[in-house]
Amino acid sequence: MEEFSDERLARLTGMLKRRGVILPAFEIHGGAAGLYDFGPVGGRLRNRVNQTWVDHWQSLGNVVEISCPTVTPYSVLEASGHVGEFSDFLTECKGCGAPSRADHLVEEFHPNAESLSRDELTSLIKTHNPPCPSCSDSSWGPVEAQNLMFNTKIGAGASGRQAFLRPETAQGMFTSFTSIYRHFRERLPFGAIQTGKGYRNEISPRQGMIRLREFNMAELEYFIDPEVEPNHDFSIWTDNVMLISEESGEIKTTFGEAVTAGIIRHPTVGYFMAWTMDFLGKVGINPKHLRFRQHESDEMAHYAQDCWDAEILGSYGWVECVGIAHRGCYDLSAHEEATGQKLRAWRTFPEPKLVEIDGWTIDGAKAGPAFRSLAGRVKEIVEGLPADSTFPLSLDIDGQSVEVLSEHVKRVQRSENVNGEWFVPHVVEPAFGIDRIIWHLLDHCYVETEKSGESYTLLSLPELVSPVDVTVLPLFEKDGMGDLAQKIHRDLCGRRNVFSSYDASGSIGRRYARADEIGVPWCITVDHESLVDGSVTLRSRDSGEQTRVLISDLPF
RNA sequence: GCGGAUAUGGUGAAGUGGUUAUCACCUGAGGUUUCCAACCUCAUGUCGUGGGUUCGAUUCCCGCUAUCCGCACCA
Repeated sequence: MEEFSDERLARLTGMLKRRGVILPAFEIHGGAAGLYDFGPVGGRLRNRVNQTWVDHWQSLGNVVEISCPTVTPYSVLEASGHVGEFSDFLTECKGCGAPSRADHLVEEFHPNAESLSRDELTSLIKTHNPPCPSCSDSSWGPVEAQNLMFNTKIGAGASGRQAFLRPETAQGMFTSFTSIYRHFRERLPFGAIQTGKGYRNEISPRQGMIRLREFNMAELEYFIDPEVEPNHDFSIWTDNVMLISEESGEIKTTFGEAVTAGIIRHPTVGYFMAWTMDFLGKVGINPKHLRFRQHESDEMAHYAQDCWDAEILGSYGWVECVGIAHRGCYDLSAHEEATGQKLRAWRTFPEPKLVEIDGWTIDGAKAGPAFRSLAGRVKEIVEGLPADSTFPLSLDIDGQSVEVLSEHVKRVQRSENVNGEWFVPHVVEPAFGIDRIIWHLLDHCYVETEKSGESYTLLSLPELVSPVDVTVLPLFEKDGMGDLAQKIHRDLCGRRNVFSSYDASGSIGRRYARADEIGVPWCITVDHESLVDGSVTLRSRDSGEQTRVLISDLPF
């Protein structure tokens, strides 16, 4: 098992930089915190992890991939709650000019200062006059929202609309709901996935790839009918996993048992946790360094019903890399409310319901002229009245007294067949921090060992994600061996989803070592014999074993 | 954002108020070599950035930027 240490971390980051896997971005200009490049090796690694993720979730069979803009209008993120949630309220000390977080200043005067609005904070500060932590003065400027989202504008000049770079990919899936719903022939459950960049203007990015200002995310929004009991087969996951639950603490159990016992509160959440574990294993995360931690009730967003983080142990300790949340109907409802658009699914009843309608409505021809602008409100109220109401009836609408006479209303009595109903689907959302996962799979696959007394390092990456599939090496670049090797290399590069590299410099052992260091699973060596019989040596990274195969039989 | 530490080739390190800044590994070229970082010759490439002190600054001082560690923050 890996022994994580600061020294090993330093050697690993050094190697990743030297070999062009991940490196600080814009370094020749002095760099920028929280921004990283995937280099000539890392670019492909990232792409493959992404592709593996897409394939993995698409294999559920009812999931489609979409791609939405990163530039997002203000109103979208206002509706989603990000404008509020991603803000810190700051206020400046008039004495020394130091900014302080308004909610921190009034912490002792309010049990949950963080949740207060700007106005509430302003008045609390006014009432209590907390001293400035830097200069002890008690005179404060206006409370202002400092947003952790990147501001931008759509359009130039005064006509530009305010917008943000998206802090997550999820909102695009919600705003596209009707299109996805139609694509799936209006039948739940289904999901939409999206991979792409997200942006958060973090106050202080730390720990390399762990907290970035621009990062790769991958999210699934899975829409379900809350009244349909999901039927997931947990029998394929028989291994115990480490769960840290809110009530039971640290336990080892299977996903199926945890769902049955109610530790995982929703079967689909449990199913996606298991699905997530499979994905992480596929791309090279060591399952021994994986655990799932349930959010405490007070840590969870108010609308969430259950939320589990997949945490991975690496050189920076346990880091949350995936969040799997049951978000209820929060997101779709929020966009519905903000836009007035219907973001619902239709649920057909098993049998049509006969509904007796017995009540009142207004007679528009009479009530309209009588109540004028209040007619709408009157209608609303009258339609809510019980069948045995009598008229005339006095109503109080916003302080105005209104007399509803019997001529203003009509009795409504009929029976209707109702075949189903519209409802807001619930959402289960697995959200992945791809960069954090890439970091950890590198951390887990980085092996420091010894080879004939010398220290030796390799990346034992799964073939699925290794940035280079195969390196072609002429034993010597002469007598036509170089030409043949080049030909094989070009041929392999031309194959679907195969990437080969050619390396002819240095001794053969050095070239094997170079390939191992970046995790190339296979090397092909062209020697004199190859020129005669068309066979080459195929060497495995992990076993070091060599087999002789015909060029025509290469397994790529 | 606060406090502390740091910044020298691609990587890791050494060093200095003064001529051409040192070493190892890496990288490239040539030679040698019939399968696991071998060897020989040669070569490329560095004092984060801006200011100040000074005859002269990579070295001393200050600002900035970045990195690391605490605190704070955190889907």
